[in-house]
Amino acid sequence: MPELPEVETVCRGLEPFMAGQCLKKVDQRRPNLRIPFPKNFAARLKGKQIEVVRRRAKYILMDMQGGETLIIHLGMSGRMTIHQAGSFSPRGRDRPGTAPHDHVVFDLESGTKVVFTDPRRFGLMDLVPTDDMESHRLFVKMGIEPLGNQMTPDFLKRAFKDKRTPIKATLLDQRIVAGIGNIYACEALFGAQLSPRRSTHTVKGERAERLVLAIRQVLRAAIEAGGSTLRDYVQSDGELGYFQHAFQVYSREGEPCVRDACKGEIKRLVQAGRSSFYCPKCQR
DNA sequence: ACGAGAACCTGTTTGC
DNA sequence: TGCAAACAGGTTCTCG
Repeated sequence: MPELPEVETVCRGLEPFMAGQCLKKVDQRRPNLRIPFPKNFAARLKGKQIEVVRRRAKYILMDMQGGETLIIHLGMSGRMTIHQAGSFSPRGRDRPGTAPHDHVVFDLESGTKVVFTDPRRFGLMDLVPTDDMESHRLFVKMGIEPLGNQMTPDFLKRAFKDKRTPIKATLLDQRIVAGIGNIYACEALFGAQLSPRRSTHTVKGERAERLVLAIRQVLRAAIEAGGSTLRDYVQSDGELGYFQHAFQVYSREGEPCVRDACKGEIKRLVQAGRSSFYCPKCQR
């Protein structure tokens, strides 16, 4: 279930445990996730120091000593868990990383283990030269960071100009703005008071301004919620990046609109195969 | 060239 | 209670 805010909080949770650490051992427990692991994946990581933990869109990136970057995507159901030496961990307590769907175990010099778990296996890992990152097929067509400087009403106006598809589908198009998923697309459109059905090219001027503000606000609030709900971004069971966040429309079909003056009822519709939740009364 | 829909996979929730 | 269908926060491919 990770979108940009969840991936960001996973990165922030991983950073203190992993940055600066050497990988004593990497245990790759199956040949593939959504795609095959790269050749000699575990061997190429073994003994290397993790220099930087960072994020691009919904990808976790770890720059390794020696000039390679580890790319991790969590897909729909991917999770990372921290298992500190000697502390109780509910999942696979005898041997962390042996529970069902634990696919990769990163064994750190400190004795801490970081486990990647992904039942649906829509996640992926790859290892590429850091210098070639931007030309990697995963990143070459990727859009801008929604929390970055390029995210402006003018950028959206240009990107949206000839698009006749619903704005909801456009927000999910990672080639324009990268990192927004189904939940935060719904939430941002609610914040901007725009209908998910609105034709993309009509989002300009004041509407584009509202959308930029709403996207930034919604993502920032979610990241902050992760930081404040979780101590150091880590739950007591070692799980990273997941926190219950109060959504305004997502998953609230049939409930009243949270805007005091509105009194509308939240509806659900399916667009491009995904559920959209919105208030038909105040989102136009 | 573009967009809708299916496909990838497993687990959980919903509805009869 | 039981079982099947629907659904899940992502990405990518195919087809029209």
